[in-house]
Amino acid sequence: MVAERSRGMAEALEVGKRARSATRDSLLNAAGEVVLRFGADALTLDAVAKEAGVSKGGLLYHFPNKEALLTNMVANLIAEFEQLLEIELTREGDLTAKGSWLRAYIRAGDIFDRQNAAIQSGLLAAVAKDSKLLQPYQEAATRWHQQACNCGIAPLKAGIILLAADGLSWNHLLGLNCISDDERSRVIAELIRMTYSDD
Amino acid sequence: MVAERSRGMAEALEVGKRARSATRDSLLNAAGEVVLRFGADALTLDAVAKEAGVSKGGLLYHFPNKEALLTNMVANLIAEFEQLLEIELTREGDLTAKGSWLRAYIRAGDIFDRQNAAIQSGLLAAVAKDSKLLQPYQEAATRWHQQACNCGIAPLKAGIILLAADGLSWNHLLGLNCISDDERSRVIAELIRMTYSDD
DNA sequence: GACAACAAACCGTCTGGACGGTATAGTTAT
DNA sequence: ATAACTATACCGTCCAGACGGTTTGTTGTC
Repeated sequence: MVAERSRGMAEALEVGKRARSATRDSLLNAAGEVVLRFGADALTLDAVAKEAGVSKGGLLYHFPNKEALLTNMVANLIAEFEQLLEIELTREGDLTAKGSWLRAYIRAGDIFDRQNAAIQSGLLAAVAKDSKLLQPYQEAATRWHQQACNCGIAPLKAGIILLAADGLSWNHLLGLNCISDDERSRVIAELIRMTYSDD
Repeated sequence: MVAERSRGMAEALEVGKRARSATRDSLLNAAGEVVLRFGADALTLDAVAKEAGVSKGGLLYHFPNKEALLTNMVANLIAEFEQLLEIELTREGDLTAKGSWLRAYIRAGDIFDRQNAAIQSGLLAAVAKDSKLLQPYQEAATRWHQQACNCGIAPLKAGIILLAADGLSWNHLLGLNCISDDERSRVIAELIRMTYSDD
């Protein structure tokens, strides 16, 4: 049956369960790179294929349509950030210590901003195309918010620290560079300090 | 002088200085509404014209091309916010009082979030199309940042309060509703409180 | 105050191009 | 033999922008 041939594809459509592949990763990265350099509007299938050095057919082999590409950009973004977060959490050591989760989040966000701009810009692409594509990110953000409120700091204060950290990221992502690198470092240091203080 | 007659036109052509017109305003509003309801990707000239109940030709009479429409959406957004800011500043009364500018900014942002979603979504449209369109907003944001740092509060602290307030707005604009209305109110109250405290 | 001349404020249609997606035939590596 | 592609051609749709009207004031002139 012809239908049987597409079966593998159907399973592969489940977000986040895709088989890892170097080409696949490079396509996701290329898509982010296109958005970063030329704007979300320039994210066409042709542009992504060209940027990745792959034919359009090759791109469509991995992502059957544009929506699948965007969905996976967002999923990839969340996965990459949570991986960074995981690293910073282990670096914290004692996760029961007051504010340790928030400190890890702040540092992970900082690193993410500086090193994964292309991946991050998947958010821009998703917002531009259809806000429904943001849903997985909304859910992730809600999880993070709950974690922040449950890490030993007064929830209200934790919420504000989280908002400020996110504000930094949005500032960076949107290129609203009204904050210098220098000030950025000081803000991050201060946010971390706030996770320790008691007021 | 003939030069004097064309002077008015030259000034009117400057962005944000356009002659007010009911149709023109309704077009800007319709554009924001389209973005808000159907996403930035759905912002086509046809869609805006239809939403505003005007023909495409009529739309193009006021905005000669799509870029002009987007540019003016951003300019309008900044103007509307600064008007709100102005109101809140007069409400503060003593502008030399420590933190008064920031308090006005926080309140203006809150009102803007709740009442001008369509106007605000011009930012989304601009980001989606071409980040260069954000430049006027970047400049405005830089001005606001400087103002925040010069309102009597320690600059670092002021920066963080500003970031948190902006974080709230982005959260709202992107529909990352991980913060309830209730918590939102409490966050704003706390941010305002922070503009008074001394630590 | 009548009338021509003109400009502002639109309307409706058309076209050229871009884009998403499909199709097909061939290639390489395992 | 199959998965993982390349290369190319093609189709239907959508959209920005151009263009040529049309209507409604406004202005100067006799």
